[in-house]
Amino acid sequence: MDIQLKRGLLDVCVLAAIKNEDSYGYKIIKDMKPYLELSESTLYTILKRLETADMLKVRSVEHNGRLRKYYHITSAGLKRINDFREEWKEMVSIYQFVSREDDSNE
Amino acid sequence: MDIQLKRGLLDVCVLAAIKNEDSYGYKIIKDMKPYLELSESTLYTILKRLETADMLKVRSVEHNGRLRKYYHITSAGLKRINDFREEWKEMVSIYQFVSREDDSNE
DNA sequence: TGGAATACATCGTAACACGAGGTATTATAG
DNA sequence: CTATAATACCTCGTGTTACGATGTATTCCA
Repeated sequence: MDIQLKRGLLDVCVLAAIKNEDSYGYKIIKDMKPYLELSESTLYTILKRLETADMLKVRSVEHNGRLRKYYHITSAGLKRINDFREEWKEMVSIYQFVSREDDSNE
Repeated sequence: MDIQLKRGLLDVCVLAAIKNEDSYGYKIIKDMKPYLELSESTLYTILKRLETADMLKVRSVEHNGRLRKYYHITSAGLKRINDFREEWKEMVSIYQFVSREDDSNE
């Protein structure tokens, strides 16, 4: 997918990946893969950004002797998802504008 | 609309604005306004980028004693629009992923 | 014994949208 | 008559961002 198009989807997709169940970096990448591929460096940048924006909270859990960071969505994160769903309506109208056929003879 | 989301749409929208009829900067902005607002500085950056990518051609026409630049879409530009329509399908599936309800009890 | 897979993180770079500013003409409102 | 909006083009600097490259460390399997 075009990188510019991805930009607008990544944050919301990451939030969606933890919406129903707390998750951690590596698992988020795997869960998102069928929909949107992203590198680890990108994901950790996004997770930090979303944490700063209070859209998720982090909790470190010991797993096999190492710390694993679980991410939990906040109300601001859920709001972000809902805002995206509103913006989706605008995107549909843009899609129709882009897809419209020649109307010079109408 | 979220700026990151706009990024993926701007180029294609500008191409769509000249698809059926050659147009010029000021008119493109007005035509796009109901769908996507953009500033002049953004548009001229985009037009230059699309020209470099051979997605449009420029033609200067004298109008009221001044030159007005008309932009004409090329086959590469039309291909870009079609590529977007393919990507739209991926976006719909991402939208569904983001919008899915809790499925932990299914 | 070596290389995937798991799991985290940082840094530098290039692409990009946009505000601020610039130039110049024509039309309109006070 | 004059100021201001509208038309029409353009450049520069800045902040945001995705990503490749790179690093660290463990577990598991061939």
